[in-house]
Amino acid sequence: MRDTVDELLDEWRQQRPDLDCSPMGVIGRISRASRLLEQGVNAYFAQHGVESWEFDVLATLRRSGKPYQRTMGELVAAAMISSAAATNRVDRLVAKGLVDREADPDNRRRVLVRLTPAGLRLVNRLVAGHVDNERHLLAQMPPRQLPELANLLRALLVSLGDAQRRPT
Amino acid sequence: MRDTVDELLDEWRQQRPDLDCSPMGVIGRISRASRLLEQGVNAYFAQHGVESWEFDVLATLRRSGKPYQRTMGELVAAAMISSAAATNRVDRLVAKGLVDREADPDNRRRVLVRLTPAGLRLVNRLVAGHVDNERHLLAQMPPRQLPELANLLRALLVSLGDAQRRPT
DNA sequence: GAAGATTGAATGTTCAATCTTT
DNA sequence: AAAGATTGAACATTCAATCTTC
Repeated sequence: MRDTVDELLDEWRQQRPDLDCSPMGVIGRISRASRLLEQGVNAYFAQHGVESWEFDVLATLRRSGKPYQRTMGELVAAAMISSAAATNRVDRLVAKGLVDREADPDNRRRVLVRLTPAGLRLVNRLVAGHVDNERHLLAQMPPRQLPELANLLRALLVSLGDAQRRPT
Repeated sequence: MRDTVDELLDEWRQQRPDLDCSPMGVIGRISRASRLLEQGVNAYFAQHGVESWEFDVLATLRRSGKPYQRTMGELVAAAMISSAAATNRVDRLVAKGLVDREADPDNRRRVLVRLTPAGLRLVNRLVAGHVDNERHLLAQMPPRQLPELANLLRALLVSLGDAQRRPT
């Protein structure tokens, strides 16, 4: 079966036979898949009256374990957003009473963000449903292919410099 | 080698061993790869004083072949943006003299957008470099794995409903 | 009345400048 | 002087409402 990107590649082949556009077969598909999946993910959160960026911040804190806190800089890196955007997001979560903000006692330039009990309850209530929703989004793929896809994407991420330091 | 998403999955395994978060191994990686690749793509256009959304519109028109024109609705579908955003983008390209706008004579509700000579020249000047840049972005991957990745992504897109009608 | 594009309001992001702490 | 977070301005996107054409 052909997808939208096959069509796009055909058009380029016809218009510019001199170009090898095969990189678009990977990059274009990743971009498109990302947007489609994002819509599917958003749908779940919308049903529960939450913005997906809100869950994103809460989940980042939640999975760090007790005391459910991270520095601003860690939130920036995890979400791949600007520090300005992170400040804005945390502002609004503080206003909703879902997180706390506090200067890091060890280095007062840093700001620590921590889940409040309400924030912890909310994220605990939503995670399982979120992962299930993601499972549904992928459910039409042959199950064998999912780990293969994950492995290739890991190789791509590493090749792009998204490596993870091993805990020494 | 491990990536950032491996780390994330470990954290969830530790915090919520009851959950099977494997879907994040696919969806999280696609989202992250998309953002990283986007940065790499933007870098090329920034060097040439162009916004990547500008190239995106121009290239969509270019690859449609003579007379290099599409309806507004086609541009919306190709870029996966709202019609409001499309109007805004076309407005600015018209102001720059890179595209023309005209009511479709067959159905005056539709609006046709067409490359101007200047727009055609610009996109012709940029395409090859853009594809080369994409090739560089993927160059650290074992060449064998790129078509495999593209095939799995096609399967995913199709499973998400991004199928392409075959020309009957 | 529905389809297709545009408008204005509301929202969220980045960029550059600023402030505090080291 | 550099690191880290915040602020305000500029800009881009979506949503809902509107206008025109079918």
